[in-house]
Amino acid sequence: MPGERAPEEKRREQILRAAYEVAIRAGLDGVTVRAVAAEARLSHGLVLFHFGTKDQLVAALLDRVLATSALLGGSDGLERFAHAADGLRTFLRAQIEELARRPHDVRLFFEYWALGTREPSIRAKIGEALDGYREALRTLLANGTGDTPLRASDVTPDAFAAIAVSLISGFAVQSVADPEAFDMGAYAATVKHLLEQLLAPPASPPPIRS
Amino acid sequence: MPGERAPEEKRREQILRAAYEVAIRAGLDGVTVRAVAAEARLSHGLVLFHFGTKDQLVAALLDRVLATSALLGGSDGLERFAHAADGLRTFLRAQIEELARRPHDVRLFFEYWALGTREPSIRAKIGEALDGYREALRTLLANGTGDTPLRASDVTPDAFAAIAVSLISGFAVQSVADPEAFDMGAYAATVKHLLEQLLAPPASPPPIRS
DNA sequence: CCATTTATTGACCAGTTGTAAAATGAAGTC
DNA sequence: GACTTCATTTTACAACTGGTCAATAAATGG
Repeated sequence: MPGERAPEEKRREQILRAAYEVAIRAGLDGVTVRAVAAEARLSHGLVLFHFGTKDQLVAALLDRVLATSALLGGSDGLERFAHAADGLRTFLRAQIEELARRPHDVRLFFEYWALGTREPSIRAKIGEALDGYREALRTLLANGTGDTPLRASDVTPDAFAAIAVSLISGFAVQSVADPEAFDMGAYAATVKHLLEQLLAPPASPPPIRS
Repeated sequence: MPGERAPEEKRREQILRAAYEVAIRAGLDGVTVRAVAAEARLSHGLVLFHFGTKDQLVAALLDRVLATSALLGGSDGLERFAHAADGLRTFLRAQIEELARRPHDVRLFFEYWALGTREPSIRAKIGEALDGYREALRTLLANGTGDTPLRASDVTPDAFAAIAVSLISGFAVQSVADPEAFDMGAYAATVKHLLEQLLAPPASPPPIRS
């Protein structure tokens, strides 16, 4: 008793959307072939017909999440900040706000991160995403018109980008775990101050801006 | 056909140790009543006899992990650094090295963190642990003989502690996900530099090094 | 030495899981 | 109109899940 037919790509997309919905609602553990099928109002047999195996489904979902989510795939949204006066700072602030707004995506990311510990193919994708994120930060740092290069010579742009990633992900970790005891505003202010310390045009040798 | 008997506490401890072993080896998903029982060479009935339900078992395991692990429960190991000249810096370095040495514990922590998103009792414990960690950092910062108080007035000790947590957890996240592309040494060096910037006796109001 | 308690086991249950395979029918081809 | 194709559903299954419970035996106390 087959139902309506649909072109390959559309079905896959529909299933992936359903899988994302389930993952957001019930976590990666909740992503079972049957739950996804139910969400998409399809038979679970069809899900496996299109994705072969459950693992391939969750792998495909990760691809989608990394590409879609403004958090890490963010190569799209980056240009907006590239030409802003102090691009890096506003970018970080925007990211932090975005993260605070989408705690479910954050959790999903960390669930995949943990999964990556045991499944190399997943880890590769996560590592790639983090790497891309750092690279984006680096170019943002390099192109920024308002941000002068790093003061100290022993601070490489790479390491600086890694620190920025830590500041962002650490914010996510703490704010999600502990919304009451964690003061987001103070955190953001301190991050800003910290960046100024690291980036601001050398204030010590006074900038003779005659 | 009962087997050997053992005192209540000993059995619980034995089971928890087995549970930890399983969690490290197979992740939180792998922690099933039967897997734990097998690891402890007991019947699965006994595990439930002592812990009532699986959820209570994993909750008890979390308590054990938080109390045992040098990572977060660390109130024990903190005194060692309290009186060191630049306590905070050496403490952070020690933590980073410890984290790099025990990636499995890191993963376990994040798995619990993600679980906490859906189970409030778990989240409470995680949040408490993070809070305690920040507090420890704060007192370390306050008591440190070598570390002067924060320079900028708008940087509260709380926010500073939160930043420190981010630097540590962010290191864990990136180094585990991406061991090749991530340069641990440069990261550590930059953290050190960053702390100096934030903590060092005011060097910017220029020491007029004419 | 008998009675009670209780830690321990193993069998069992109902439910869920991933996956395979058969049954079904709609759309196209000759 | 018969024939093939194939997306779709249904059914089937073996493995595993958390949990219950009666049976068992070791310890305990009288």
